[in-house]
Amino acid sequence: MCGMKAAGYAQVMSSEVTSKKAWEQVVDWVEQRVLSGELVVGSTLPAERDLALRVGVSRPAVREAVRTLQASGVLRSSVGAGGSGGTTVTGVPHQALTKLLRMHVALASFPATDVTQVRVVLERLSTSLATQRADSEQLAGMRAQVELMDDDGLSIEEFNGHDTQFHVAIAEAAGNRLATDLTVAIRESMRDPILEGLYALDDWKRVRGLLRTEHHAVLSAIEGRRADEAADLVEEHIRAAFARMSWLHDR
Amino acid sequence: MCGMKAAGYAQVMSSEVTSKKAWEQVVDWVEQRVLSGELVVGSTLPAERDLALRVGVSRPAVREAVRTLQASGVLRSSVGAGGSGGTTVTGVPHQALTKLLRMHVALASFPATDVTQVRVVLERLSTSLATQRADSEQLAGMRAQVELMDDDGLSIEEFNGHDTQFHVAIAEAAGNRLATDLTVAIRESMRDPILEGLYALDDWKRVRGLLRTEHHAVLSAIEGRRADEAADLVEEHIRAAFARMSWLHDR
DNA sequence: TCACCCTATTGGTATTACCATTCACGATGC
DNA sequence: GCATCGTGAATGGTAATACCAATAGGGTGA
Repeated sequence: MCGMKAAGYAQVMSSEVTSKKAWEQVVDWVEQRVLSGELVVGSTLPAERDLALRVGVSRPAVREAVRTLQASGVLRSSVGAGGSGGTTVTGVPHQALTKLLRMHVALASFPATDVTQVRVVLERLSTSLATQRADSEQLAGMRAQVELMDDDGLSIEEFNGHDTQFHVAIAEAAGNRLATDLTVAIRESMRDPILEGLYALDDWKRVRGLLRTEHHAVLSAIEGRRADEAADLVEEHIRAAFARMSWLHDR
Repeated sequence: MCGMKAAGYAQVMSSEVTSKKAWEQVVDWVEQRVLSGELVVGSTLPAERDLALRVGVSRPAVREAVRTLQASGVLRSSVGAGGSGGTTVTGVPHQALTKLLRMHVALASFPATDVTQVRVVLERLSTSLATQRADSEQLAGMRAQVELMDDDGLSIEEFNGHDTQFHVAIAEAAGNRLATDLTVAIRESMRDPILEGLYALDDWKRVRGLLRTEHHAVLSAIEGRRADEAADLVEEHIRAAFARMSWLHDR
């Protein structure tokens, strides 16, 4: 396709009111086609060299644009010829969301108290939905994590890992993709601060016992299909866990 | 500075187990320093040419990494010498979050029903907090938007714009930065679908009346400092507005 | 017919050379 | 001495080119 040969780029666009940078033009090109439905998940973009010609920019500009959209979980690049290779449209916001939140929690763009507050309402929602929708397999997955946490031989990291997986299992059982991705992202973004907080505790074993009790209580309410109780217990659990790490509050 | 002349990069890292791409190494370099606190909001990164030398990659690789972090709202580039120019660490997730959500709503990575469900719990939180915290100036801002919506001469876009600004004003008065940014992002991500839905209505004037009534009711509850009632009204409002656009449900 | 290689395609990377913008510092004039 | 203006250096923005690496698919030989 395309018999034209493209005479070359216009390096200096004098008197061009288009203050848009070259790579932004490419981002717009893609975004426009995604928003209009012309590009859907699974679509393959033109090769970088072709796209550069079409938009009228250089290949580095195209690549910078691809990075931008890749960082949002919209594109995915892989080398090689044929159907496999090329830059394709994905729809995987999970990773992007997690990285974004983690950085902004570290930069304190999102204070820990604000994040926790949002986490409470999200997990209330997830827990309530999961209580209504979870099938036996999903319930078994939750129970497995809770029971793994009863092992006294676990390190703090391992314990916290199962803790996270329990909450993620609830979110996934809820069947709300945005709530699930946000819950995972928030949890992951707070992982390092939480671990620091746990290590700083002088009575880890007592806290560990409290966490176990709370998790068992939440699980029981879910298994008993008591949605409101489960949501209340989750909220209480999250708030209590946050309160135990007092030094986190002013972050 | 720079007495050295840079002998050149190692273009082929044969037998290098580092499967990481060059630009990813740069992203890691920055992320590591952000997470460790070495880089904070306001910090200036080394110049692209210098950073390329430090990490041992080419300048295009550095630029691709900068785009990645820029897309997450972590970096900001501006040309020029001295203190002004250069690539600096920001902490502005708002834009990034909005763009991410908008794309993934368009790609149906996040179904409209899921997004609406999350929006309900976030705005319940925002409304409750705003009811407790809003000062008179913020209340006046909300009222201004509601009263602007009473003008019969507004186009659908204008009406919807004030609608959005009312909800944003509530979120900002709540004082939770994550909730605010998420609310704005969700609202913006649904803007085009909502407008399409409003245009498709055959009884716009009736719906407009309903929306006005609901907004006034929410505002009254906030001004009266009745937090629970305000939250309930907001939830009812959002659910009703979503239900009115039936064709949106299977998106 | 099947296995193998070879070539075209595609992203990944480096290098070089400019342009455009901005600030800091020094020269210049008062 | 002080203010003003200009110039150069630093920095991101962009293009052009050349090559590497990986992959698929077709062509070729056994």
